[in-house]
Amino acid sequence: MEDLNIVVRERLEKAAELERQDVALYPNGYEVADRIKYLLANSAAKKAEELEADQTAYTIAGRVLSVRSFGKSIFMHIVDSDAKIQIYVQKNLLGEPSYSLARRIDIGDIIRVGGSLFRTKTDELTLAVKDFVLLTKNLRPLPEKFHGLKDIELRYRQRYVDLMVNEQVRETFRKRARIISSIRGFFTERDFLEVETPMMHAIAGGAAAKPFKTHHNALDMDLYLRIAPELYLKRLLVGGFERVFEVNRNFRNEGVSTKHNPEFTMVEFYQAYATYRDLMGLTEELFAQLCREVNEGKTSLEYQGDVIDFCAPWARYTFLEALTTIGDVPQEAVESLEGAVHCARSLGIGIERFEGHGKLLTKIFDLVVEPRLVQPTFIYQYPLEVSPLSRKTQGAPEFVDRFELFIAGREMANAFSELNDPRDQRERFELQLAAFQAGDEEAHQMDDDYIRALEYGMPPAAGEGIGIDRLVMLFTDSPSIRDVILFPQMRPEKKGL
RNA sequence: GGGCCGUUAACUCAGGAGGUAGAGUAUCUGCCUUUUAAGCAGAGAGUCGCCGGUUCGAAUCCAGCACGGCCCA
Repeated sequence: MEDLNIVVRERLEKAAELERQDVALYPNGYEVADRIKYLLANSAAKKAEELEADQTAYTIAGRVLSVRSFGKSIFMHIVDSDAKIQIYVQKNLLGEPSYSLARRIDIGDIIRVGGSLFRTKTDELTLAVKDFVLLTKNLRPLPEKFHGLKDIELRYRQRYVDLMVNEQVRETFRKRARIISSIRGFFTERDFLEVETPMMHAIAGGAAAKPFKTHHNALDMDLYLRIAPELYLKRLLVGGFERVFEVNRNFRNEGVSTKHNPEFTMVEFYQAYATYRDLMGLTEELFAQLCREVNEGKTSLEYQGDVIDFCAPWARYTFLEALTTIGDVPQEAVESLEGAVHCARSLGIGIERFEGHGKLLTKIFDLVVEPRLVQPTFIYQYPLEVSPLSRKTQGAPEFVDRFELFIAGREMANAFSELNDPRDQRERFELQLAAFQAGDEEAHQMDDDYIRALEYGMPPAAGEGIGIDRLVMLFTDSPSIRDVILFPQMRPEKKGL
């Protein structure tokens, strides 16, 4: 206790003093009938005289954000989940001992107040308090009222404080909730079934990434946190659910950056009897709906200074076209492995022994094309080598029917026509196994049960995954993925609290 | 993994030619019944991230470490 700062010590003393006067510091059971946003909405248009004649009693609760105290009256602003309002506590109106309690209230306390609305001299809608209850005592000072909480480390570590004092942070997470809700609605309306598949996998499949490893004691087996739900969702296509989707977390044991958090949220969906081309159209429709529902109907938005226009149809390039026309990659690089090696070297890209032509081209793509794809752009027909679960392109067996969507220089979605030939799938897994043995740690593992499922027959289908965090970044103009994840991953604090 | 930057009061930040620290907010006391970054008067509050080194003396200079940020791989 001795290392607590003076403000906390004083609050503890004040709390003890209030308890000696029989004031409960953490009572419950006090009903709160009204919410500030509805008070504001219902009375926004009412003039001072109308309010005076009205005198309807309201009861609201919230956290005290500011206090302006006079001898026999006090102004406070309190905030609840959605909005804030000014309250006016007058000694004559409230009476003792409540007024004495109100005088002792600290910024950060949670209170319940009852009273009627009026307008101040400056025309601000204000609640005249006739009933005042302390609901929760605050023992730690809130950040400075004008600058708020700016320290990025503190904002992430103590998100609860960040949310308390930074309204735009609350708005970002409200928007995130609306986006996810809108996505669910979009798929449900189109007859997709929302499902939950395992988060713990015996084989971490469905993507190229390093997994987190854990151990189940009772079963005495190692398990991996999933890197993608793909193989389970496709087992459901085998089972007869023709349209499924899942909104959930994936875990990848890789670097942390402004675009990567070790756990991130994806919506992944599969539609039988569709192709990747159908999903391009569906993706455009999804964004159109998101614009209507969370972007106030506007079909463009500003992201970090770039104006992004979602009007369909979006630009489409094949992977190779994009390399040569957008990335200015020389023709010989797309034509031969030697050319690609030369090109990669000239760009300073490190080359691993197990990497073939297709893999090298994707690394070149990431460097010279991806950052230039600011407007929504579909890139399709990817190299087979980097797509072990996608259907081969008819007439071009080195390529697959797959696209990725790029917006603001970032990969936003990945989709393909699903490979449903179990013989081809087994060969692909064997190729991956060879890559793994050659040193590619991210190569896909053999999944015999998945092959068995395909042998029962999976209908021709297409599937897609969309990164929700990056989507939210876009719609909230957030520069870092940590701004759209409530509790981003951090190293533990060493200092005592 | 590499480079650059940051870490000073609860918060936002100054200071930094080496001589043990400042402001505003917040807090405490007093005055104040329409304020809103309320006001006025006064007060308290910091092992300057940690650990070493140089020095008579380090928040300041140097090395290492921790945490964080940005960029690169």
